[in-house]
Amino acid sequence: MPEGHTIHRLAQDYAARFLGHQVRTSSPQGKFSDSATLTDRQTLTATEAHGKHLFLGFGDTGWIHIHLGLFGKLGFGDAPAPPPTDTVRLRLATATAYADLRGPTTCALITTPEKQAIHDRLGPDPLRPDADPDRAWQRITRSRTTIAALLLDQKIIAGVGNVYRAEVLFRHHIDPYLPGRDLPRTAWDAIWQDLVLLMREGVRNNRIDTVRPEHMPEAMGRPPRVDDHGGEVYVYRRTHQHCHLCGSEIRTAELAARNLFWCPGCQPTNGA
DNA sequence: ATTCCATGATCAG
DNA sequence: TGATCCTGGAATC
Repeated sequence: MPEGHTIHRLAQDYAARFLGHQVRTSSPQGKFSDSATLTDRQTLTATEAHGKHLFLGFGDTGWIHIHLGLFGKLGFGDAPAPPPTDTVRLRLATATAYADLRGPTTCALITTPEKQAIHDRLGPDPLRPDADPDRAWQRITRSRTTIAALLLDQKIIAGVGNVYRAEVLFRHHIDPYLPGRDLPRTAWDAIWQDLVLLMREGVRNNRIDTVRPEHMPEAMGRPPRVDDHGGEVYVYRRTHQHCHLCGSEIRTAELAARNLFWCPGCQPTNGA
């Protein structure tokens, strides 16, 4: 379930088990076999995340570039690794641990310049210390595109996905259909700051929680929310349920081929 | 047994 | 805007 926090967490998880170790790499499913041969028995020298992109460094051999897409999953475990199933695109294994990757959009061996090109086309990532939120602001404030669409554009800001988008707009009571150029600077600053905190917590907990303690259903005298996506949220996939704050029915609409969720009471909109 | 759907992204037209 | 790729679990028949 990959938004940026997941990818940063995976970079940590890979590092914890494999960094500095010689690893066996293989591609049981086959699509990565040639490259897996090149990294086999090499030492993992670095792991890194930028937005939803994950990089595993193998010294001079290059980097394995992984993008999970919508379906990709990683499974970590202790040795002995079970026989791989036929969908495992990449397995890393040592005498003590293994990691299986399946379903990624991207799994490719790339060079350092190729890796740099990926960084160059991504916007600032709230989870990276080198991030410059002003780069995102410069594009947002010039754009007629809705803020909801801009937040999902990885060239503008890297790592935000459909959950963080919906939730951060709710937390700042912003109309998702507001054109970027109409977003006040103060609102952008608050959104960025909030994303830094929310996504850091996401890495720590390995899930997305956005509901403030005082707004939790229990604190409001309501039964706990039951949902399968794992965290406590205000609007994401809560269509037709009542807003934790104002009681309005949460709405949904399709925007740029993704489901958008918002509260018409807390985020009044002119767009739809 | 089959269809649908998802926290993503690219490419053609 | 629509088709397409990747996988697996839930919903539906």
